[in-house]
Amino acid sequence: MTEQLGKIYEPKITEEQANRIWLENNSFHAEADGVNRKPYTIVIPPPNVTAALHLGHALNNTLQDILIRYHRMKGLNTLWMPGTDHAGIATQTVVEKRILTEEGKRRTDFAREEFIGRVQAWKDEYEQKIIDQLKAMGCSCDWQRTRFTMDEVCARAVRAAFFKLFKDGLIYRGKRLVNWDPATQTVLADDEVEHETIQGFFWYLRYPLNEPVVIEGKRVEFVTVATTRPETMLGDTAVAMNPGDPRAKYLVGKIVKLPIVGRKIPIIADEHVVLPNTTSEDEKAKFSTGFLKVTPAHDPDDWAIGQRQGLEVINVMAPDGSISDKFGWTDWEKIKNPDVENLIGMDRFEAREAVVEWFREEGLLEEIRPYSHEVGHSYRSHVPIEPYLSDQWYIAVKKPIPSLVARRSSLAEELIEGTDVPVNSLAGLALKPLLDGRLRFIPERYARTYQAWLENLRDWPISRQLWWGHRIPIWYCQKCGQFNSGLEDPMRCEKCSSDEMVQDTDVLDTWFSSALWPFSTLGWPQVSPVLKTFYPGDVLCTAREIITLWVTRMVMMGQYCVGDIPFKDVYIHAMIQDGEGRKMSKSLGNGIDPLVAINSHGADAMRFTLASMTTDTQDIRMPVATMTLPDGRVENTSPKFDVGRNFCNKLWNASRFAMMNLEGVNPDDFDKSKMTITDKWILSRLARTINEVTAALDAFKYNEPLNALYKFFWNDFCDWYLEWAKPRMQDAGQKPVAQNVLAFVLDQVLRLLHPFVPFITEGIFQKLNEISPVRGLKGIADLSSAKALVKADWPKRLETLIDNEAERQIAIVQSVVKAIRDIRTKYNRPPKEMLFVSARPAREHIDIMKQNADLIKQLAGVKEFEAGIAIVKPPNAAVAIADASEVYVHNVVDIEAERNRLTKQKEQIEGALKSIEAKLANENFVSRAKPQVVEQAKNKLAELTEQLKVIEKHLAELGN
RNA sequence: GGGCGGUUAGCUCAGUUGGCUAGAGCACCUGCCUUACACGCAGGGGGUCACAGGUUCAAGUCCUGUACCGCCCA
Repeated sequence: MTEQLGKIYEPKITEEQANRIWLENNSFHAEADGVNRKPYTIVIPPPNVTAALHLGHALNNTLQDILIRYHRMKGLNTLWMPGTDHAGIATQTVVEKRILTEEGKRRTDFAREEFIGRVQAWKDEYEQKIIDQLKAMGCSCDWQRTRFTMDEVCARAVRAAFFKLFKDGLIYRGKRLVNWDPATQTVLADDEVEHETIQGFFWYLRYPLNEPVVIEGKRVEFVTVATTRPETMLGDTAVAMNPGDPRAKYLVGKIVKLPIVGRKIPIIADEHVVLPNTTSEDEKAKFSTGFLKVTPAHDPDDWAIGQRQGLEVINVMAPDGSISDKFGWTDWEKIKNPDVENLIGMDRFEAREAVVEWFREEGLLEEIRPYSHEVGHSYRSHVPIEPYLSDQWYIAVKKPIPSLVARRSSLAEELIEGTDVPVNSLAGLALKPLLDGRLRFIPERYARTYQAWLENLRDWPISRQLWWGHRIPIWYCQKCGQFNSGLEDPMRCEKCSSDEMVQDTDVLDTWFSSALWPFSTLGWPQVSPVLKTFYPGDVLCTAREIITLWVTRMVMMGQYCVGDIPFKDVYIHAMIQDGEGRKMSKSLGNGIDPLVAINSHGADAMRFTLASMTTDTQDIRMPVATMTLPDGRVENTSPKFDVGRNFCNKLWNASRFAMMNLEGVNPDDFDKSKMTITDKWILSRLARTINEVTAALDAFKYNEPLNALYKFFWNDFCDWYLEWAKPRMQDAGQKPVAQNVLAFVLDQVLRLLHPFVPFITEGIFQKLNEISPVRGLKGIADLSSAKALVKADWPKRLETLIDNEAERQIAIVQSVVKAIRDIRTKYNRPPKEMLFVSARPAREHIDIMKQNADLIKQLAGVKEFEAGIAIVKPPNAAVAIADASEVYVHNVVDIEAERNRLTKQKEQIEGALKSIEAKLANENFVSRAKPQVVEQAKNKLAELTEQLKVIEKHLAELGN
């Protein structure tokens, strides 16, 4: 006797068991085997080593694992490339914070190498945590190939890609206004800036004119500017007004004496200035005075005006956002005075208050008006971004690439239609595959996000003033000023041969190395069989906020470096929110730790729930509740996971029961001619389910296949087939057929479910292999065996087993059983009481009823069942209409209850009749609707009319 | 400001090209520990499909507008 499955489903044991089997057999490892097996590749969106994984990661990786396991079972050479991302600014920030709170030290208290060592230690800790989490979730990654964006292999790719860009002249240094994060003191790319609505103010400041001006008889002594950032006035180098302003002809060209500073600045004309209009819908016009203070060093719009008008650029701030004379305050020596010296060293917000206070005291503060506006914040430190003038490295994204021009000279100057994007620029390389249909988004709507971003792209600033990251491979020659780069560290300047070279101290933007991920992980620039086999990959699975940050850049660099797109399909999944529709976050305390969910419900349950909630909407709401874990901790989890847990429990127990009955099963004993209608029916349903699940997975659906499987397994297999099979197992003549069908269906269900719930299915499969090692239905369906489910073949189509007649008959049987059960409950007959039932079926159902009387008796608790056209309702019987049949349950009647039941049913039928009659009475419906729709309505009308007649007859018999 | 998504039962969500009396799970009510499963079984109640127009024989589904919630981009 083989030992049966454990009595209770224990996720932990099952998970450990399955993981052991997979890891011992190295089941997830993929090699470039050189045979013609089709490859299938997914690279993991490398989680940041900043923190452990959250539920969003659990969703992301569950969906990827479903795709991977499905394709592996389909026999493709399947690689899921795992790894983590160094996440420069984010990781550096958390480590700095930890060191500050634990040791009271700052980054600058360490030597660079020493500090990096500390971050490295953090990385080691979290990388391990993350990988353990992924393993706990059941992710079938090729762990042997695990990469990190800063490891040697990836670093080589970074170096190669950078040098290629450098040689192509796509990397340049520029002085620009950048998005500056004063807290972390680094520049940020546009898309690393988050816009938040802030309740702020417009301060109206008076700037005295050097000499009063008379405008239409009125003496004007000052102009009033409105600003949301008064502290920047220290760097004002002009006041601008719209040339169309009627006052312009009196004021343009006049000089203003800048308060506090005393700088003499001109009034200039610029189209950019919004004319004041108090009744306008436009917020800017409503708040405008017509005069704009111009601070080229501290505002992007002002920078543009300054460029146009040749204004001086005066920077009044230090990198930490404090007021300082040390970073480009060019006229400091000339203007310094006690008032302005007083402000030096103040933080920008402190300075704001001081400046406003100064204006108030001097009587130059005209007004303060509340104003709500969008302010950019750092996506890491969350402090307001400061537009800041600095030298940075950029990648030219819209510049035609010389090496490509040479290759395809005809395309040299071509722009992508309707854009200013050259076909052979980096942006063009990313945009073209989408327009050509080679790159596809699922759901489709996200393609627009991708397209719009690339069409409006500005050059990519790639330098970051951080210590944690890939150091920029550029060496500055101190002798001649030449910038040198190379695959190896250059020893001498290529221009003057001097050896006095200093490497740039900045590091590259994290997204630079992430952009290379699909091929850096495969060893590029080395062109190995592995790279050739698994690149280009197939699918990228990620969240929508990543489209612009990462997807675009991967396509760009994949095209540029390797010459092909890194994946064909981009699947964008939903964002998980809490029950109130809020983002899950640490600060709200509404997050769910996947390990807690795994602990409380099991990994399979978590995966099942996440997948079953995945439709193509953009949000998933996951109600959060606290729960006491077995070890006593109180943690956040979600009652939603009960859905998955209940399913797993059902799967476990049904399998256990099935296997209790499989002892001694022999495939040679299967005789297809001895199959009952229930066998044919369940195989037909199975065949349809296989088709449905396979088609849905091919279309990147997750909740549809699970739904189909849930219905098939629970509502067909457990509720009906297993129940009908119970007595057959006691019958030596029937047992072999029932056993073989049972083993076959269970096997197929396990295979279909495996991508979704891998642990439990593997556990059951192992046991099934012991009890029933060879499965298959001789003569109608072969089945290849497999040592482990992870590499078992995906179920083949079973078209020949689709049996419409069996399905139709079983549906009729089920409706009779339900009718009897309904009466049993309505009349409070105990479940154990055996009933006597007779039926008068519609003529065409007579044979079905007679042949399947046993099926009805078994599942409705009926002792005797008789069907015939001549049968009449016995006295004291309750009647039910099942399809076109009348079913009589004997000796139960309570006249009052029966009348209520029948009256209610009558009302229901009348309601339905009314709507159909109205339809058919409408001439337009009959003449214009599709014929089969009209036909259907007519049939329904006949059926309902007949049912109504029957009900009325029985009601009449009950008397009034 | 531009773009996108959502609004269907108390809750979380399905609902394919318009076509049966709009479905599921959870929760709720009734009865059952029927030796696979109480994380279960059987039965049941519960919805003006956000609102207002329109197209159509027919609208949860298509079109227009409004409101609210949320996300992305500037």
